[in-house]
Amino acid sequence: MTEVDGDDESLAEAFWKVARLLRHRTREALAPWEVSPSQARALGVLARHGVLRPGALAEHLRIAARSATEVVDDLQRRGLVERRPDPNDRRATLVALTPEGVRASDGIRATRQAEADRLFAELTPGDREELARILRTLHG
Amino acid sequence: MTEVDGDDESLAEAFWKVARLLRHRTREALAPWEVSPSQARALGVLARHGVLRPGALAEHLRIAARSATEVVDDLQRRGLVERRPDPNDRRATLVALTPEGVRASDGIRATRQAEADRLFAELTPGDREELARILRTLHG
DNA sequence: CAGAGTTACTGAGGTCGCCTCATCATGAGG
DNA sequence: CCTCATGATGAGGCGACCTCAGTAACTCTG
Repeated sequence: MTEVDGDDESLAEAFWKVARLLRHRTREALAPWEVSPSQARALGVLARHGVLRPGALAEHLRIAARSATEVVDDLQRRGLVERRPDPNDRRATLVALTPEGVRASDGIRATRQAEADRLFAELTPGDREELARILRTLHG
Repeated sequence: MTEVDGDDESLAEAFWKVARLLRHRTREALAPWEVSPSQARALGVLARHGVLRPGALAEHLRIAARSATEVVDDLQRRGLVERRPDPNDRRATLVALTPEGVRASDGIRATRQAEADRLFAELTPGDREELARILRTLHG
């Protein structure tokens, strides 16, 4: 059953095409901040959850704790994040956004949103509604 | 403590959730073949386009030519691909799927398709229709 | 038909983001 | 106390990608 690719595109193919489109546009729009995707994700987590230990950050990002240390190192070097001792546990460190980190994270979030809006603006309001409903069905 | 990311549900977020779900399921289902994602992509390109030079493979994969050499090395080591001299150009090499490579590539394709079908089977036929139409609109 | 320039692949070596394992300081419980 | 668990991090590794050089072979031009 070697189906020649082309005209009858599967749902999955259509889905991935849109995903790629959105991903690329977003990545381009994020360029001005000069943060890597993984750094951007970390900033997002910190913005949503406030001050965190590296270990907790790692859980949110679903990476190993050791790798979170690295991400924090990078963000700290860029001045977007600061480390401070945990007053309740002297083994631990707390990671917090700096004011500049907050600015970056806000900007990134807004850009990402704008880019998505721009893409989905091609749909009619009704279709957006439909799409949202269907996607919600899919991820329970 | 496991994370409860029940954030506000923009279209983009819902979209990415579904994408992640599908990606993870597919990755798991692909485990039996023990090929990395990049190898799987290369197998797919070779299956679709037949015999290719490393350079052409690189273009399809949108990676540097040098990196295609590496992917081909790996696939060759696993016996999924073979190199043969290009009869028309002695600088060049042709990369072709071995019979086992064809089997792997067919299997991967089928698995991927099945996994997508399984996910989208949660929708009613009408919703699948709608989703397909909307996605097509988006990637024009 | 002899260069000269171009092209195809690949060796060498680098980066990035992630990993595991070992180490060290601290904390908590018997 | 002493032991065990836990938090962060040093050391080192891996995969997938990159660039830069180098070699062989093709092509064009005079």
